[in-house]
Amino acid sequence: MNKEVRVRFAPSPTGALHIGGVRTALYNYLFARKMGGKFLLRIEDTDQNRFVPGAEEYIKESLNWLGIAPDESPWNPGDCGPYRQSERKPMYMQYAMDLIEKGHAYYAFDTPDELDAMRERLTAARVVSPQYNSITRTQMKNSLTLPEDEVKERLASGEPYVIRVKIPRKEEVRLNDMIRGWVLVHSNSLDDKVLMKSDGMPTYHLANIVDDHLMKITHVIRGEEWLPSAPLHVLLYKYFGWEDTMPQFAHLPLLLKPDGNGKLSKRDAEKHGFPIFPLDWSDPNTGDIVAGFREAGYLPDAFLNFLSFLGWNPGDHRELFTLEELVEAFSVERIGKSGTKFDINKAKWFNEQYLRAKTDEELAAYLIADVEKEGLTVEASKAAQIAHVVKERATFPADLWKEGRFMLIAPSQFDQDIASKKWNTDTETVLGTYREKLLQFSGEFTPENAKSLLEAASEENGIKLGKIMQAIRLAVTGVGAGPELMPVFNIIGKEELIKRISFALETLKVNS
RNA sequence: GGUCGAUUCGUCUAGGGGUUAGGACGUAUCCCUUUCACGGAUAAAACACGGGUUCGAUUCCCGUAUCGACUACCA
Repeated sequence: MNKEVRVRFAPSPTGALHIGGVRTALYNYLFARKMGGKFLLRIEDTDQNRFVPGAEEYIKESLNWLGIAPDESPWNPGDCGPYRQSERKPMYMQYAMDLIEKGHAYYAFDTPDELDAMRERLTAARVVSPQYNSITRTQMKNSLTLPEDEVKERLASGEPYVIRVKIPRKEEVRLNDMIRGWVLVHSNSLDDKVLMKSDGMPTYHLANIVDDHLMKITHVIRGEEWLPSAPLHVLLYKYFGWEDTMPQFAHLPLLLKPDGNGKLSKRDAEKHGFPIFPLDWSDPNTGDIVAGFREAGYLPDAFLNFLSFLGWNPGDHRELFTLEELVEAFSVERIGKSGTKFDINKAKWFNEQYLRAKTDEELAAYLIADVEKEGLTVEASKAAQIAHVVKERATFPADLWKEGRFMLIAPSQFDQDIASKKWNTDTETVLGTYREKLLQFSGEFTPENAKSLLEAASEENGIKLGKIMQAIRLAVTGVGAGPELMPVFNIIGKEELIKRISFALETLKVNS
């Protein structure tokens, strides 16, 4: 039995794709690639009320950004289309009817009010979990309790109805989860879930079984929130007679809040000031705006690497993986069982690693873009030099310009704190001499030359360079800390250096 | 409440009947550096609790606690 592995990611287009969803997609992708199989995307849009325009595109763009685009999807369909459940609508009813004919499902005519009343009644009677099940259905309006003629009449008259699965009263349902092992559930804790809604759409439960079967899905890798309904799904496979091809299940641990309890949510992003969505997203219905990792400056490879380690590890001490290496190293056996708290520091660390691995030229491209956004220009070779000098201090591409802007823009003011502590007559003297030497210097202005001239200037005045170094930095850059100074002098050039020294000498006054 | 699941440093985790319980992020200290950062080194830091089983349990079993998911004509 070496069937081709086929897995699917099945989000519903109800808003921005949550980072947990992205991880689910990633694990599906990794598994598919590892097994030489296919990764499909199916849009689960059976709830028309929750449809959000743009959400599908958001999903597509997110996966593209990360380089984990599906092999089959609404945009590049394979043989199992359509890939949107709304477009598969005509397919589902026959399967629901099949279940009715086999006695595993039935029509129900209860109105929402009647369902509420039932729940209230049960709650009042102190029934622990009020549900539509093998006991309560005997008191409701459905094809199990109503005379056959009346059922036909109601159906014929166009009265709204749903189709519910008929869960047996006593049956042990077992499923072998790839991550959790055997999970046993008794059917008496399950309820008669709606399979077909009154609007003619299937619910998730029906649609996902039918579609997974029709799309020849071999492994269902999804979030742990689905674990409680997995037994129902197993039952449905059995009722359809599809047990032989039932996919294997793997329920992924949840992504948790950084500070303790609960599932990671949009609120956490706001509270802690970091993104939990892949891309920026502005909800057309609510006007909510959420920040994305992409726009925050996370590199796709770094983000992917970070994400892959949220609940999985390769079993050795390696941490940096390309997508290809992740595919090679991945296995569901090494996915953990327990929920994972989200630590943005780790994400930043990954980003730094990937940023530093880039060449100066690659980094220069980011820098140039940011420079031009401010209406300035910089030649490529200089941008590369700047990038080289600041790359070690950057977490995000935007930091390159933040850390390096002083090299293109001369300081107009100086850090007062440093000035009052470090600026003194010794500095003024040495800087004066240094300026003279620079003026007279006609060779190639290298970092080495910049340094030897400065050393000569301090020696001539009998002043220790070390004591005034920070003041010199202040004079040229405006601040007290930054990258190594001599390469900076070299980058800004001799003329600019002289100008800056002059300006500092005029502006900064010795504190008396 | 019920069902199901989970529980190793602050966080992500390795490990597994006998270990100095390993690594990474973060934190602290030192070194490097004429600053900051990077880098290097070092340190503090964990098996939720209680019973079994066993010569021996963090590891296996059972409870308890805690946390979480689910409990819709949402997915």
